[in-house]
Amino acid sequence: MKERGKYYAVVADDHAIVRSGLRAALETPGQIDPDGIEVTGEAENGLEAIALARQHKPDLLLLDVQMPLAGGAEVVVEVRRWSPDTKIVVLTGVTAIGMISALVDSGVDGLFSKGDDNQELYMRLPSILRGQRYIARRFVAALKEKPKGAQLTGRERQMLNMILAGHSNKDIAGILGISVKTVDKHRTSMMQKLDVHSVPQLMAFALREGLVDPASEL
Amino acid sequence: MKERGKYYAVVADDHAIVRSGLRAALETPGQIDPDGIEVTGEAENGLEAIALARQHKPDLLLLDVQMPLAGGAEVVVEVRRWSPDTKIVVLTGVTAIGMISALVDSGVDGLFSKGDDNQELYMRLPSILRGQRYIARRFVAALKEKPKGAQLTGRERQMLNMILAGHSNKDIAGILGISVKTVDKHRTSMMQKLDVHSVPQLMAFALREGLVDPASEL
DNA sequence: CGCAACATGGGGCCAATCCCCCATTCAAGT
DNA sequence: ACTTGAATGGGGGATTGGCCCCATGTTGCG
Repeated sequence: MKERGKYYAVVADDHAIVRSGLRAALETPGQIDPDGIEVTGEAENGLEAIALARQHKPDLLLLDVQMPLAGGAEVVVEVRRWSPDTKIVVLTGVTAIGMISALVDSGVDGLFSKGDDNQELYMRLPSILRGQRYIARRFVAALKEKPKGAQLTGRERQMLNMILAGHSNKDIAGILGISVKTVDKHRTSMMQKLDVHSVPQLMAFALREGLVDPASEL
Repeated sequence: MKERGKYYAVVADDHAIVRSGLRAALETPGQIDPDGIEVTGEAENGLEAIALARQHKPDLLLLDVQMPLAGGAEVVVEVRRWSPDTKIVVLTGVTAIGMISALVDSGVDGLFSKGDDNQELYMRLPSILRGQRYIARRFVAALKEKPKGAQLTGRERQMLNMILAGHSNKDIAGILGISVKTVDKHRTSMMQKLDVHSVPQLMAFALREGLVDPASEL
């Protein structure tokens, strides 16, 4: 715990414009912190974000969830592992309930929508740095009205990703070294959980709900 | 044609952080223009962008392609219709060849990647305002090495969108009021053009290549 | 320990897909 | 006037998918 003094931050986003915009807001004295928050590093993909957080151990990590090489809740978990005192604040462009839910569960300290006015972010950051947690109102509402825990098992999620990559049941069976029937079983039970009834519907659903990472290597 | 004097611009992006970042860069004197470029409006979706361009008739429109309500090349064409003297500069997060190709064909004055350093944008803007055209090097290279004209007919593109929305052949036939066999024919010939051999592969390909608009309500 | 959940397989059935063949109409070029 | 291409529609067959039945192991948890 730190008592008083300059804060240090790392910003991670795949778009340079966003990084410089955030840097400007953070570093401007009086905007968020009376002394300004010093940005000690910028990451343009998930792996860089994890590496920088590990090296710099910043007070704050401003993180986009849609990034190349690594994205989503996994980055949050990784950063936590290596730098437990870093407050992780996620900015997301996707508002899909699946992704939001995963992020909240992963234990982010702050969660904001890129579409909303960033004043909300700037206003809440000081209290987040002091240990408070804040999830944007729109997300809290969305999670409440739809607590639909369509949770998939590990194998099922794996199937989903491979199906979205364009692999057939037979392909998947070959790649994973298991029977086609087993693949079929996983796919079938997954589709029942999600209440869809064909592979195209499954793909459309997964895309819409953000159950998988579209930035991943599909 | 204007000779000398202050430039006026409109910025359009669905993320507030990006808008404020661009506004700051444009308005800072000396950064791009000696007197700075005045931002007279901000749009957070495609329709707003078209409306603002029509009202303000700015010298410059900085435009994101992935926006709610309207996106992609359509916005460029619309803006051209209503404000032919506005220089349209597109910033894109997607680097998919299909989208890039459509944008170049639509006649943008500038095309830049959000992932690249924005210095490239700032350096080129003055000459674009003077009437030069500039497409980011990475896109020129991508278009050259892959002039693959996988062009679909109107009906085929329509099939593609409905398939991606999760509709089966039978569904589509019902919606469009045509025979299932005709739907099958369109889908088959489309898949041959694209060299894919199943609906999941088709979807994966379309997503990867940006042949369809992922921002549309699918 | 029991027991639920997960992962692994198999048989079988019907519907949907993938892909070949074919024909007709209609509009746009050259 | 001839050809090309898009759009419409059909027959038929091989393959795959969607979903039901069933069984076997292996975990994790109270």
